[in-house]
Amino acid sequence: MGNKAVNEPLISDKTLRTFVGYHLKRSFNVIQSDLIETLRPFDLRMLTYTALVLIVDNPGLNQSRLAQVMDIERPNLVIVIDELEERELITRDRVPGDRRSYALHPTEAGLVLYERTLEAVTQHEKLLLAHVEPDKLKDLVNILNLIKSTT
Amino acid sequence: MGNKAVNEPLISDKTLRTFVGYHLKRSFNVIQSDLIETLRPFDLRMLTYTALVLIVDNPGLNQSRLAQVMDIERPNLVIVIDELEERELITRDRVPGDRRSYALHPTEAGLVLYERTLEAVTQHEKLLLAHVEPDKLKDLVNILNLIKSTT
DNA sequence: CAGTATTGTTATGCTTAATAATAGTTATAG
DNA sequence: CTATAACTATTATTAAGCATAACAATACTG
Repeated sequence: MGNKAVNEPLISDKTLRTFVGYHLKRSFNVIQSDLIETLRPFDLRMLTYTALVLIVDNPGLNQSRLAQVMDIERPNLVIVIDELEERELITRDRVPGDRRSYALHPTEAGLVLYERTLEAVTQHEKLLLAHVEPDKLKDLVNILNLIKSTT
Repeated sequence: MGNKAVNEPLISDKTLRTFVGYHLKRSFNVIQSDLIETLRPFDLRMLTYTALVLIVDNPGLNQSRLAQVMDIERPNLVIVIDELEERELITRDRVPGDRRSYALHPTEAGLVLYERTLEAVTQHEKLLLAHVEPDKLKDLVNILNLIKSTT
């Protein structure tokens, strides 16, 4: 419990701090770590959780579309969907009109897990950001949305 | 160039949008993609670039300390330092007082590359964020720093 | 019908990141 | 002083996340 830092020279990140991306990454890491821990008891990773949420919110969508929304390549989504299907949280249903694609639907178990995790994740993020005024978080999201729309 | 979206159902991410972390990740992805492309001509990855910058800004620091600042595990830093050393951008110098650790210093070539990439990275981020008012970027950084200091 | 596009998939590689184990060195407690 | 603990750098291994190429089955289009 000794103060280890006394004889350790302070390291300066002054150059990196001039980059918005640096601050963005550092802050995201904080939230990501918390999220990973929050999802662990449910045996979900960020990707599988994101996929589950999007399938519950958009039942019947196919893998190409989902990959597009999640901003990942189709091949990478396959294993995510495989995992959700094996755990019987979603189903791959053949669609009558097009025999190439699958319509993704949550199962009852998937819906239940969705509700439980949503509760947990919401609660954890709220707690993690409790020390930041709600107005500032709104501002934050607005500015982040500006950055996203990089036109 | 046709409007592909006309017959594609819109996907809703309304649940995910309730999470600050979601917005954070999406925005960071935009900046990260740009950064990766910016660093490509210099044959640098984000990690090697970050390490180079910190070594230039803090000449003589050792690997343990650097890993600590970069928030990565010591073993993972080794290959980064290996690469920088092989490319003769930095040197691992034995320190008289402690034969266990190396003092990391940039070479002349390392300093030159540092200057060039700093110019490029700064320019690219400025361009990428040109459509966001500087005051908003300041606000953004301030709020991000609040999140980081999660006490 | 012929050629092209789309969907899902397999295989593969790269980057980031974590853990366990080890050798060499330094610090400390008895 | 010596045994033990701690620290530095390293090797090996593993896994997540993400990208590309290639392919089979199916659908679309001229």
